[in-house]
Amino acid sequence: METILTIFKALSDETRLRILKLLEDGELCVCNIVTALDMIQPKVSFHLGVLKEAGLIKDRKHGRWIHYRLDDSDMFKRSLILSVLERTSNAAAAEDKKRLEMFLKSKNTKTDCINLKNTLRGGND
Amino acid sequence: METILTIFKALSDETRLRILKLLEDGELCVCNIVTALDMIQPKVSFHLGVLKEAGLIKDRKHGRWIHYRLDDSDMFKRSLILSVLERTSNAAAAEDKKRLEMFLKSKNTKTDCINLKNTLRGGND
DNA sequence: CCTTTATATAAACTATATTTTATGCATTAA
DNA sequence: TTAATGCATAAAATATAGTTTATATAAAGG
Repeated sequence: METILTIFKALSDETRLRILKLLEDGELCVCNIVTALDMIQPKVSFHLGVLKEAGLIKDRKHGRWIHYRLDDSDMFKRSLILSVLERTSNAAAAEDKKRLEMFLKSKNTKTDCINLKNTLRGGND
Repeated sequence: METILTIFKALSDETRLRILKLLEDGELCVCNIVTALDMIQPKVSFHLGVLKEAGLIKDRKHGRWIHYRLDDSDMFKRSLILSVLERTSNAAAAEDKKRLEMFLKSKNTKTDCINLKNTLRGGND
């Protein structure tokens, strides 16, 4: 339900703001968001669910992947999302994006979205 | 702290949206807000504290009363508050304002801000 | 002074939200 | 068709937020 309360609730969590910021440059599959945030997958899925329920993101199924992207289909949501992108710490966001890039680079020939996080390092989340 | 997260958290509660809506027409003292919302005073004070902490309202002490009013001193907060006033149910807000008016009318000669709620009716909050 | 009033705040309690762990269901590759 | 991958979701555990009850403080009136 996209009431104003639901929307504000969706925006009142740091992880979810990080996700919105991550999606700034285009859509991402869940496993890439997981890598960027360095969090376990069910946690990320939970937050994606909250954002989707509030109408702030949309998903698109493609093969076994699900890609999420921003949904700023009305003026109110558009301006909220813009505020988030503007007013959110760039330092933290840069780390998320860097982590994702490093990961994408490390995937040599394989195109699968294998999340190496847990084997590469003892993720704290 | 007026981070964007603090602001969204402050906005993600129905009682607090009702308070903002109540303050639409000007400042009110705590006891009047208590009457309008038909809630107990510490509860209202708690929510006023959250809104104040987020920089969405300001207070002004006058005698033994403390008056609260909207604080839309920057563009971001201004547009958020406007959205709340616009997109919030008018029906519920009308009841709050009516309750306050009835109370103000019932105060004949006395100018004190005595909250008769609990003696007049068994408030459910 | 002593009382009453208006408000805040602390402590205990309750409710809601988030996180983790475990599992299930599609989809694709082998 | 079996195994592996990507994701969702349920259940249990934890953390955070909201509510109530009790009390403190400051201001104003007697």
